[in-house]
Amino acid sequence: MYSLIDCNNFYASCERVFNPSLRNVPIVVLSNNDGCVIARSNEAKALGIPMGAVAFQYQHLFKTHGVKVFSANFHLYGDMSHRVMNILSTYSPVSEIYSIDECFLSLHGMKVDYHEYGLDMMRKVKKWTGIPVCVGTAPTKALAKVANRIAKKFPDITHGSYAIDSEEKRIKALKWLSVEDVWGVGRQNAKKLFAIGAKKAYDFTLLPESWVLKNMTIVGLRLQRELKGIPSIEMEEEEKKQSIATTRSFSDDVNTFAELKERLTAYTTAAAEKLRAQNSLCHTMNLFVETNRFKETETYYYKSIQLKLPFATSSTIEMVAFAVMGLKHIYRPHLHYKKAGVILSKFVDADCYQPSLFFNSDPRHKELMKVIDKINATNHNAVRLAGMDKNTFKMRQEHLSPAYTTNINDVIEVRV
DNA sequence: TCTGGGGTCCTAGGACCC
DNA sequence: TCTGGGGTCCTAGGACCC
Repeated sequence: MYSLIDCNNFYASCERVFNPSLRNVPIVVLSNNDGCVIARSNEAKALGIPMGAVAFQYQHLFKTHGVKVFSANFHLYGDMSHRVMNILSTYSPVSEIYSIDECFLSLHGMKVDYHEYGLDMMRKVKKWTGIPVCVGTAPTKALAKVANRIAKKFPDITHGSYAIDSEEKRIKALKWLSVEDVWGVGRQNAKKLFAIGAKKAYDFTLLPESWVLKNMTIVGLRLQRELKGIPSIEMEEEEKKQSIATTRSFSDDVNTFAELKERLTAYTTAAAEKLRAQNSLCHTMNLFVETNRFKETETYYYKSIQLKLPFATSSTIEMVAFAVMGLKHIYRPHLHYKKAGVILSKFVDADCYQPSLFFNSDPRHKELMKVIDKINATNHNAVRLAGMDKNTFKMRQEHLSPAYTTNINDVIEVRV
């Protein structure tokens, strides 16, 4: 059996933990630059605020209903996530952190009352962190997702923990769940399924495997088997990322090469830090710049470039130099840029890496980066390249809550 | 005035090999 | 007029997730 533990309205709940006056009032959390709604409390959902709502279009509703609005505070959410995951990991030797607010546990070989075990997790997480969670338990990961949804949807009956542990419950659950709400069925697949009359998850499980394979690839077939109760999606253990991205929209348009260069320097710096944190080197960098795709009066421009580096590196100095080279290829003057980003891929382990015969990363940078990371760990961006401003991401954050749990020292200026 | 960010996996088709 | 067969590897783009 597998359990899926999912935090309720996670970002909104994080804000609430440290501010009790927010109990029972509608809360929304906004994306970077305060652009759109990315999390809602139950009260906000009840007001009809949809996921992804464009914030400025809902200002009036926010005001009239006293909705408390927050800028995304990812330091806080990341730290709260750690705390929740640490507690959950004590409930099974095999766990998989699926997202910032979700965790799968394998209960393989454990003789427990599934409903009770879930309730115990809920109580402990709530008591120790303040975050409310729901637990779904079933013979496969996809069915555990379904069970979790039922636990969330019917709190009066399930008390937040539900197990699909019999064939009757499995069929009843799948006859209840709409096919587009199945984990792994997105818009495109839903369209195909509707077209042949499969409306419920149960209908999907009855389709011939040949049809599923042909129309939804092997991914769809695995999913179908999972819903039938045949485990086909394994627990993932790999902790290292295969790609690392730092991309941002600008709060104001960026018009010059110099400004774009500064932004890409900041994003590359941030991405390189993440790369070193998992002890990897990267072989490939992708860059892109983009104008405002919503502005109908101006022509839309998007250009990306892939840089295959002559050697694997995690040196901010080298990577920024490559990024600036790349930018020269994709930059077009006289445009109003709205967004840019850096995506790293093709990683190798920094400790067991075969150097190139001719070209290699400057070996001195390794120690230098180590020292810089150490200083910056407590004094964010205290040491940085001269091409980068102090203010890393320059985002609009008009409703930011305090760093309740991760209060870093103030930035100090260090001359190097 | 204002529209997010960061991931994973799979596949078709091209380039290449003998 | 006629032009094999069987592979591997890589990549861009699509679909999906939260």
